[in-house]
Formats: sequence, structure tokens, C-alpha cells
Amino acid sequence: MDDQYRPDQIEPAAQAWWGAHHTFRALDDDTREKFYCLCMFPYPSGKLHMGHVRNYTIGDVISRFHRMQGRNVLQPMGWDAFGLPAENAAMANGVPPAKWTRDNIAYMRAQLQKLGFGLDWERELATCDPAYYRWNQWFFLRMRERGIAYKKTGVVNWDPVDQTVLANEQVVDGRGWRTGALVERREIPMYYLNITRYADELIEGLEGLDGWPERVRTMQANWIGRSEGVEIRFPHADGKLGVFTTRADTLMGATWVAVAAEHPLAQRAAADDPKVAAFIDECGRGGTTEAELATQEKKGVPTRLTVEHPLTGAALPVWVANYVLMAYGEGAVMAVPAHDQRDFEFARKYGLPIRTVVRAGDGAPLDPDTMEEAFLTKDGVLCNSGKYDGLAFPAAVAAIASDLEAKDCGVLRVQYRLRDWGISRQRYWGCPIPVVHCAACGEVPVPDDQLPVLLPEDLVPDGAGNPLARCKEFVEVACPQCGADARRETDTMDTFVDSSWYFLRFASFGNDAAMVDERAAYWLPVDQYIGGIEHAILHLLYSRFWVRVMRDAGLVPHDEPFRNLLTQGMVLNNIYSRRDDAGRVRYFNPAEVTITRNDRGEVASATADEDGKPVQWDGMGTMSKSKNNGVDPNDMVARYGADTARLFMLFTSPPEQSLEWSDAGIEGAARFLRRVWKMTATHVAAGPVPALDAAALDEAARTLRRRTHETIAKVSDDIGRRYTFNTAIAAVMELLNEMSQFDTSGAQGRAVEREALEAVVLLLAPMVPHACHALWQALGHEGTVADAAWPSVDETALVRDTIELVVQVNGKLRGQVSVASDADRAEIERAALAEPGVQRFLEGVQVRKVIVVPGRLVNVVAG
RNA sequence: GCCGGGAUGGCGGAACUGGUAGACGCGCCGGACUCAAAAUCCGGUUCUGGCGACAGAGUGCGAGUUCGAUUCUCGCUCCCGGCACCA
Repeated sequence: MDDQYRPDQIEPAAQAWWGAHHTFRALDDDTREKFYCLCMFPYPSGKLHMGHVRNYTIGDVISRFHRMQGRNVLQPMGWDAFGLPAENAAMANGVPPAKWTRDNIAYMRAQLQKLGFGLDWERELATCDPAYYRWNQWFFLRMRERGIAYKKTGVVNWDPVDQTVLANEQVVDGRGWRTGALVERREIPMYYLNITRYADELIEGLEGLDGWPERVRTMQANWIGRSEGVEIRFPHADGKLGVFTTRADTLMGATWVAVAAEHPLAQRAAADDPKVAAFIDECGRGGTTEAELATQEKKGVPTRLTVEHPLTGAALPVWVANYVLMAYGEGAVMAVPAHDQRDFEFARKYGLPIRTVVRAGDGAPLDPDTMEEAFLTKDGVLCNSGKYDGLAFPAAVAAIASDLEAKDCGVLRVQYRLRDWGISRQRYWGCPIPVVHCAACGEVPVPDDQLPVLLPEDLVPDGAGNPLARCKEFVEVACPQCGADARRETDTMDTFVDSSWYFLRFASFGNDAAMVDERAAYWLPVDQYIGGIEHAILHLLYSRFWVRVMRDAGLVPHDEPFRNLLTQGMVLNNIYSRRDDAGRVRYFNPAEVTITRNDRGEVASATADEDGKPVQWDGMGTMSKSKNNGVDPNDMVARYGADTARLFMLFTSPPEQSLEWSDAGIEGAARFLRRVWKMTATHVAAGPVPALDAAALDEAARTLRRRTHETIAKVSDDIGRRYTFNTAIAAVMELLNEMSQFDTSGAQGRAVEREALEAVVLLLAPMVPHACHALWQALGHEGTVADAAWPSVDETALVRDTIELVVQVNGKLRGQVSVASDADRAEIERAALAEPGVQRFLEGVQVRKVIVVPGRLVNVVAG
């Protein structure tokens, strides 16, 4: 073998070998134990960045590890190919999104192949392929039949200059990013999927997902946000105003009600009250995001309307308030300023009355005039509440709910924070919604035999509305029911639809007669799903929902799509931007910016290389196309090879942790691989190796052999259970350090070295597959190391005669003792107390207690 | 604002179940090899004091529990992810 490590030669050779032997083609063989390992598929933004490299390397390590454990592994790859960036690119360059997207896919596929990932490319899919998205349409129609898909109005960002709907990302500081115009909120009709029907099941399902990170399960549970409470109806002149509350016990303290600006009562109040109308108008400005709504100053206006308190009959004023969300509950709240902090602040601000109705069990009610914050506890008892006085929370809620129910003014109810999933997008580059609008027949579903509704691929968006709506060939269609002239729906689907079931399609690839087939039953659920923590809620929740709907339609047997989940931390990089006078934003890649740092190491100033003018540092953020802060792996791969890039990415931090990008340390990864290579070359050049006789080892050989098997155990656990690839690599590095100290001239020296070397190659194989492929063959093995069996631990090699224990005095390290590994407590204690370093600290003091932690330490408590 | 997570040497990180803080690597310092450089190899490297043996301090900040806390509890600060039309 070459005694130089040459990744530029061995990497293409290994890849060619795997290609020629179809090593990573997954066979649908249901007699074998399967392992479906899936990384979240990428958006084809143009080129890979280090976040992708990290994600796909982790997936590849896990795939190859399970493959070496003998499992039938499926690791597919595809493209989340619809979406906004393609339209933005089209506006910038005039290239149709279809061409831009397919060019990007070709480029990024080549990048993935260069990195040597063991992917089954025969199953590749792109969500913009009609063969894929036709099933979105087909299943949308099934959902529509089952009442899961339905139509209602929803709020969007409206750019009044471009006359177009903007994504949240396209609204910067309340202005459209292209036009700089102040954005307005608009209500338009949209299709929704009834995910709230599954809310309880989606919460309950989390319990069984013990292969998911606890934090993700918590986030999903909080997102769904189940709360039990009472819907209270306040009678008024034309009906009843419904509000939902979890604190019905405080009903007697309600002093007004507040409704959202979009609420029908607000609209009615505005009709003859210009102040209310002006306020509603004001609420209609700015963005639609919850973050924006939650951080704005809480404001409101009174209306001339009142509602009747359902228990006392008192008239309560109706306010319109900007903090009441139409999307949550009934779009109205009862205000109990004494016992809700937001209401309290609102009352102080507008001089509204405060009425205390809960007191601490052993205290007096707070004085409304002097209290400084709301009294929030549920552990008190009611006061100033007439017949309910003295009741504690649960009894008070029950009594009040029951009285309300008797008056038809309230009912116990469960409310979710989760809202139904709006899937309509007023955009071109997405999956067409298969519906036709007919003057006579109304909304008509496209018949199954006319699917897919093909998206024309030659349009070029210009930022002013959806070009699909201006495309006659697409829009003009005969009504499927009556044949009259009709119009196609021009909204397309949210791209989360595409990603909610792609993992099923990989398992049913090539079937053009059905969305999924029996192969999905074999491969699913995904045994290991790997992707960024940014998808902890939406993508993962939508997928869990979608699969349940497919289950209920009889298409798959599974409840949950992903058995184990590994959420990768974000790879961060600096973000630099510049805003022009109109408020438009442009991002600069960190590679094209020159910075100075202050004495704390933070970015103090930054200028663009192209013009030397200042740019703004926006802190650190996820590498992404939109922030233009990605680092392309090409340079690193060209300079060091794919194996070094992979090794470095794995070694630099554990996968769940977010990572501020830096290539410092890449040299260490390269150096390590060169050492492994050189050691193997030297070993092989020294000729044949005798068979290992474990009984004939000298002390040094026995130690190295023990270290070899300790390393096998450690790496198996780190990869298989802990996913800490950094510590797995560190363990192999330690073994290699020991090997380079080891003298092979003893009787069994070469044999023990051979065993250690083979272990190193096998243990590294999932992480640096090309080098190990070559090394494995150099060590005299046939085939590829990717097909070799994972090494097993020889328990007899792990046995030790003596162990080292640390001795502390009062918790401080004072010495070390070596004891027989089967020494009992008394022996250990005696040895510890006899240790000279320990004795020094025991002079003149009394030993009060000796704590022995077996195998670890002794702590002498003295004083 | 709300939900979730994070913070350890000059840097990335390790310490898995409350038990030796700093494994492994980078960088740096010194040495070997070399005409020289690169590469490679050897040694050192948390901070403070000390020639040294050694001692003291130390895991974002402030409290607490414990024989013992990076790890558990409470209160903060800063950073990251998500907040429903970026994907």
C-alpha cells in the first residue's frame, strides 16, 4: 500500500467501488431486521453548507453502524423542492423556479456524493416532481371528503405596493422587504386541515415516544397547549358573547370584557364609532406573527356596547384590545384585573375598576386601590363572590360552571392553543390545490383520473402577485361537473404538506398506482430520524398528524412516523446586513466582509469587501440561504478530503449542541487520519502476523489488549446509544496514542497490534468510510469495510487485577491508592487512611466518617 | 412577550447515575530532525503563589441542599432555536 495518505485517490476509488457493487441499495426484504435511517431532506437552496454536512454525516454514521451490526439499512435522500427561495431567485435572475431548483439539485447531489454518504439514490425524489405531488393532491381530496380539509378565512400579510401576500420572513420591521411599504393584515379565504381534531391523540402519543428528546416532547405538548376551563357566554343585545377561561372561579371579579379587532362585536361597534374604527384600523397594521403581537404595547378602546354579567346581571363594558387574539379561543376574553396580570396592567392604564374575589386562605382580600400586581394563586379561597365565598379553586369552578350551565350561559370545555393548519399559499412554486371554481357548481374537486393538476414550469414570478393567477392555460378550465367555463384554484399548498409524508414515499418508490404500498409497512416507522432542532414543532407535528390521517384512511398501519429522533443543534455563523433608504435589506456573506473585534472578542465593526462601506452585524444565526451566511464545504473537501471534513464535523462537538462555525482544528482531524494511515502502512510492510494467543501475553500486551476492548465497548456505546461521536473519536485517538507507545517486538506484540489496528479501522469505518475502506483491504480483507461486522468486546480482556482509587479528605483530593479489584470495604479504608498524602491532613484531627464509593473514591470526613 | 435549550482553560470540547474538573483535539511555548522550511516526532501548557515538593482558587452571576455539586433546587444575566407564510 501507498505509505502516504491520499484522500484525492482513495475517496473516488471507494465511491466507485460502492457504486459498482450497489452497496447502499436497500432491498425490500422483510425477512431481515430493517433499520430505516433518515435525515431531514434539504431544501435545494443552491449549495450545501456546514449544517447539511453535520446532519448528513451524523445520519451516515448511524446508518453504517447499524449496517455493520447486520441490519437491513435504508438511507434515502430527496429534495424539499417547492418553496419561496426559488421565487426570490427568479425575481433576482429571471430564471424560472423549476430550472433554478433542478440545477441546484444536480449540484447539491454531486456534493453529497463527494462526501461519500451511503445513500440509496435509486429512491431519490423531489417534491416538485408531479409523480410526487400528485399524491399530495390525491390525499388532499380524501381529506376534503372526510372533512379534515375545509375552507375558512385567515389573516395574511399584505403588501399594498406589490399587491401581494408576503411570508412572515418577508416582513422586516413591519415593512415589505422588496418595497419597504408598511404591511397590512388582510383576511382571505384559505384551506385548513383539521389538526385540532387530533390534538388529544397527538399529546397522548408523545408519552410513547421515548426515543425522542424530552425537550422536543415538552415543546410539542406546550404547543398543543391543552387547557381545561369554562366557556362563559355573556348575554348582550343581539346574542351572547363567548369567552374561554381557565379561571372561572374569578368570574365575580370580571369588570369588563375585551374582544379582538377582527371580532364581529368590534366590527359592529366600529360601524357608528369612529374612534373604534380608527383603533381597528391601527390594529390592522404591522405583521401577523405571535411574537410581534405579544411584544407590542397593550392598547384598547372602549365601545358603547355592554354585555350582561351572567350571574349578577351587571352591565360590563366591551373593549376592543390589541392583545386579544382572534385565533385563540373565541377571540374574546373576560377581564379580571385583580387576578390576571395583563388585565391588571390594562386596568391601571385605563382607570378601569378592580374587584378582588380571591384571598389567601389565611389572609384578608387585597385592597384594589393599593395592590401592585395581580393576585394569581389558585390556592386561595373566594371572597366578595356571594354564595361562592369560601370555596377553593376546583369547587368554585364546578359551582360556577354548573350555575352557568343552568342558565345556558356556560359549559365546561377543553381549549387548545393549537390551531388548525392553514395550507393555502398565494404562491406559484408549490403544489396546486386540486379544486375548480365553477359559477354554477361552486367549488368542485378535480376528479382523481385528472390528477395530477400540473404546475406549469415556465413561469417567472416578479413579486407582484401569483403568476399562476395570470396564466390562462392554467386557470381556464372546464368545470369537471357541468363542463361550463370555470377557473382553477391558483393557491398552492404549504410546503410542510410535501414534507409531512415523504418518508413514506421513499419506502414505496416507483409506485405510480398508489400513494404508498405494503413496503411502507415494512420500512416504517423510521428507526432513526435526524434533523435540526428548528423542526422540533411544526414539521414533526404535522408529520405526526398526517400519518394519523393516512392511518385513519387505511393507508398505513402506523400511528407514529419516527421512533427515534436526534435533533441536531444549529450550525451558526455571523450575519451581516445592510438596509437601504427604502428599508430593503441585503445580506452579506461573512467571507465577503472584513471585521474588527473589540477587546471582548465581539464584532466591533464590519465593512463589505466589495465597496469598503459599513455593514451591520446582526449577531449569530443559523446558516441559511436567506441570511447568506452559509459556509460551503467544497474548499475543505478539496483541501483535506471528505473523510477529514466528516471527522472534523463530528469531533468538534456533540450533535445536539449548537455550534458557532469555525474551522480551527481541522488540521488535527487531518493529522489523525495520516497517523492511522501511516501506522497501518508500517504494520503491513512488516510482513505476516502470527495468530493471537490471548493466554501468552506479557504485561504490556495485556494492557494494550485491554485498552483495545475498552475502546470497542466505549465507541459502540457512544455511537449506538449516546450519539456522542466526539467522544467516540477521542477514545480511538487515545487508543492510537497507546499503540504508538507500544513495543511490538514481544512474542505476541504484532498480533496484539494487529487486533488493535483492525479495531481502529472498524470503529472509524462509519465516520471516515473511504479511508477505512482502503485500510481494510490493505489489512488483507476482501470486499468493503462497510459490509464488515462490527467488532465485539472480549470480556476476558477487560479484567483488571488492581484498581486505582482517589482519596479525599473533606472533599479535597489528597492522594491515590492502588488496591486489588476485589478488595473489600475495610481493606480499602485501611489503605486509604495509610496513604502518606492523606495522613498529613489527618494529623491532630479526628476522623468522623469514611465514605467509600466502590471503584471510584474514598472521602475521609475529619475535623 | 411566551415555549424549549445552552454557558466549563487562549479555542472546540470531556467528566454518561451527585464522586479525581479540564479526557481528546486545536493553538501556543520549548526541544529533536533539516542547509532551511514544511511535514513528522518528543516534552510542557486552567489561574495565582513557590526554584521545587506543594498550597490556594476555579465550571456565566448570586444564594441553597450535601461528606462531596459542572451535575440537584431557587433567583438572575447573556446567547441560541421556535412562535403557525423561511424551511
